[in-house]
Amino acid sequence: MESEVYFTPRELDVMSVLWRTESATVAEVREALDEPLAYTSVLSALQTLEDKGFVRHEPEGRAYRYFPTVASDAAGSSAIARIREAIFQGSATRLLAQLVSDRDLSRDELERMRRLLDERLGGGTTP
Amino acid sequence: MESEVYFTPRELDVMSVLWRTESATVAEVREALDEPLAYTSVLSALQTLEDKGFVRHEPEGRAYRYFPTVASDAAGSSAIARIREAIFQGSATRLLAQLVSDRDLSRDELERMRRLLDERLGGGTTP
DNA sequence: GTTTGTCAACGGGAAATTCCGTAGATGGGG
DNA sequence: CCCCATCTACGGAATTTCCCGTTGACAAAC
Repeated sequence: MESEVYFTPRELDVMSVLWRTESATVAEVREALDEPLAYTSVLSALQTLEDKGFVRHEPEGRAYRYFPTVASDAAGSSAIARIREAIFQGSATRLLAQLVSDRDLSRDELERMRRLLDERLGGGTTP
Repeated sequence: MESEVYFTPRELDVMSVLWRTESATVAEVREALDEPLAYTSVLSALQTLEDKGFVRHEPEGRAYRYFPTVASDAAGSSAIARIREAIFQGSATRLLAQLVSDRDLSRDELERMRRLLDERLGGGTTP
């Protein structure tokens, strides 16, 4: 039922900007990208994304403003499922172990994560 | 200092088989793949992976046996970092929320996950 | 009115990816 | 000995991805 959500590396960079900013013009996306790309390169990426249905645009003055049409959570869900399956052999625990092995996670963040699991375990309806 | 670990979709399929089986011949990889590919297609993928240094091989009878040279955890680490950054704006909690929203997670698995976080919070040395 | 700057559209070239056909080597069965 | 099955090596075609130059439209500045 889930339509596939797959992005090439460059497309993901662009989508990342759109999710962060809610919407952006070509110039704004270009500025936000780490790598310096020509204006037309960014435009091409956006047009490709629009072809694939992941983005739409509205006129704004002389320029176009681009909006994501897929939520980042939908993309995240696909990506996580793929990684869990292909790399961690379906084990969510192994995936979490890797996520949590990051040295830079703050204690606050870790506690938020535990709270999340507590809630999930509390309200769950798994027999 | 982490060397980049990036796989194309097809390459990831092949690596996934190798991680699961520890090692495999071309024919074995081919059998394990979901999609039916020609023998030579699988061979090509393996040779590309070998060029990139993600795989090595040893002769076995008349065939070659292929071994992964990168651990799945290393690939997982790269992939998770990428997703966390690009899709969840760096939030490990948001990533976990998405991971945990999967309906099919058993209570056992969820408890293992919470235990993992407990341990991480217990021994932590984050100021 | 001319110049300047910004924009989308278009097209194309280079590289990567995906897939496979063919060739050549090798070993086993008849 | 000869044929067949299996395997790797090689090369190439088709597609996708990535990047940008060029063009023409348009408006603001001069």
